[in-house]
Amino acid sequence: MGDEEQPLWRRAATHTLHTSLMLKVMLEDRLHEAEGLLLADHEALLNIGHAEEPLRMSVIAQRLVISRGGTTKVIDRLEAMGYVLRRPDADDRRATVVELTRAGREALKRARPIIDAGLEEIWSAYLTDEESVVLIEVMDRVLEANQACC
Amino acid sequence: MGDEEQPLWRRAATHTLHTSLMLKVMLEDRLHEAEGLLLADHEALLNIGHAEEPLRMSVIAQRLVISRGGTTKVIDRLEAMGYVLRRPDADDRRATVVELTRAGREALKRARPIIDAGLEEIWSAYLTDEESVVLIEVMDRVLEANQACC
DNA sequence: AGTATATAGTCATCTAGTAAACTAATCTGG
DNA sequence: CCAGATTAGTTTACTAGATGACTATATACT
Repeated sequence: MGDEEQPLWRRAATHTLHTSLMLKVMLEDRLHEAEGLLLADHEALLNIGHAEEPLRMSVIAQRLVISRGGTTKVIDRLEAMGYVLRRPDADDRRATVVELTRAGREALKRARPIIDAGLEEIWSAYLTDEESVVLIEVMDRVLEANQACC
Repeated sequence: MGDEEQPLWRRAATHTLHTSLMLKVMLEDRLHEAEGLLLADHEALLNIGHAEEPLRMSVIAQRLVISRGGTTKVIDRLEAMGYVLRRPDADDRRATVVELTRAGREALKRARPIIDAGLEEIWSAYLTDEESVVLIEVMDRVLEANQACC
């Protein structure tokens, strides 16, 4: 269907986009059914859990690539579930920092195998290690290039 | 950050997902600002334009990976803009088929360079041809495998 | 033929996330 | 040191899309 006329990079980009969106839907379904979490919620938990110090709202917004208002809602949700805790930042009284509760850490532990199983089922059977390496390199490069510019 | 402990395919999957979502946001912004179209609208136009015959609503839903209700809204939008036309399917009176109008074809032509410029700027500078080939292959394989199953 | 079941599309309702206005705190330059 | 400009987060109003109920048509079974 005219696929042949397109430059390689264009097909690579559109195919990647399309497949990723499908992956997202499938993963989110599993996670939501099992733990009542959205992918954004999980991503937030992961980021907060990963960090050495409690994270600011604005940092979470950047990491999840969502708006500040959206971040407020994500953290509201997680706080209502008892998974995170908001505290005023001591250094900057405008800022709020967020940290995991014990329940949050446990939720994260429960979510891990669900995400893993989903990713494995959807991806790993269809990927060689060499291809994985290429994907990781490409995605990192593209991400970094575009984060720098905006 | 524990990134090293993860299997390759897991990192490949998460990086791809994350980068793709960012790409989507950036592309959609450009397209919406320039043409007042959402990425879903454009995808619908593309699919309809691509096909030899007018497409059914249900087929469009499948292609865009959105719900039937969502498809109704997409086509409502495009019809209001004068870009598509709904007609009852002669063969199956439950079904509706959608075709492009002249204005729709023109909108598609105008959108093309915007999408291209976006994709090129975001991607092409950071991708070798070899990498593009890998991406296309992998994405096709993953997509096909998961479309078959559900 | 005639009932049961499945399918196509729409509509009404709901939810996640955006965008812009708002509040409060911090930084900057005179 | 204080007036203006920035920045952090929240709130409100809105939008895209999902979900499920509903209508109309088509198919399958007996």
